Amino acid sequence: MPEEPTQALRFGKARTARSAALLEDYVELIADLLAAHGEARAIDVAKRLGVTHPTAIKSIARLKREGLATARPYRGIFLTEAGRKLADRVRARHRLVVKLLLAVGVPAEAAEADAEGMEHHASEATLKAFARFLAR
Amino acid sequence: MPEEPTQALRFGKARTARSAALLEDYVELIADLLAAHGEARAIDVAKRLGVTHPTAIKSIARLKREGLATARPYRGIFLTEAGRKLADRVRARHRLVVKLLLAVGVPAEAAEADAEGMEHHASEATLKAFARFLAR
DNA sequence: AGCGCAATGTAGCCAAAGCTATATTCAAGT
DNA sequence: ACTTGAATATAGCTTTGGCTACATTGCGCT
Repeated sequence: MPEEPTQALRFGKARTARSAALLEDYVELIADLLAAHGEARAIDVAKRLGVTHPTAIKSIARLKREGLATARPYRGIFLTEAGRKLADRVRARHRLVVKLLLAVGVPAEAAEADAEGMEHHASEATLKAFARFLAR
Repeated sequence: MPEEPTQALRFGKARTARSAALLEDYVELIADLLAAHGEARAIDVAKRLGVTHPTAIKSIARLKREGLATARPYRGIFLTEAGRKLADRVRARHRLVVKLLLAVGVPAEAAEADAEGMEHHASEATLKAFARFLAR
């Protein structure tokens, strides 16, 4: 069992990652919708995430507050420069995690599903290791 | 981009896992403390998790509500049978995830830290694949 | 042009998980 | 036996992320 401060730090990191996860999911999804349909509407975001639209709207309000997105009433949702950068990083990370899971023999369905949760906890060091492993 | 209902299911699963993660962390930690010191006190749990003690007490109340732990005022915290079972599963899963990360070349520190978050999202299928990969 | 329905937005509720501040209880040491 | 400091518990506030129910807007069709 690790000593106490180290362990507390780890749990703290995991908590931070969990709270960032939601924003990351939204930003990634909005980027996908923008790429695929040229627009991202709140209701589509809600459907994709499996939540009701008021929930989605509230989370999108948080994105706006944090400078990741912009939206005007009855217009779609757009990403700021920061939002786009985040979306790119998140997408790359997602793909890498899925590939790693597949490479160690996880079935495709499980890999996709589990990556959705795991990706938010993969640190830089871990991602680098994944890339090295895959290149091997 | 996957079609909408599948994706919603995945996100739903990730959400469920996130909310279960906290309980799992508490139960695992309480089991560790019981094993190491013969008792688990709220303040130690709080210290290990890096939260204040009222926060820990509230979460422990949730454990009690869900039938995973018991505690009487000014006595320590104990796990129910269900709590012990959960702790065992969680611990086994944690070790497996760490081992897998190490096996693909993740540095020890990062492996421990990232596993803390990732483990909660590893499905049965994924864990089986990890075990197979390690046995190879 | 206007009507009606779908899309969008708002209000207000709940539970969870964090915090600080305050009260209570226990136990150790004189 | 008392006192006092550390554990423990409680109160009450905040934010987040869900929800349902309701109001508004705008667009497609007749």
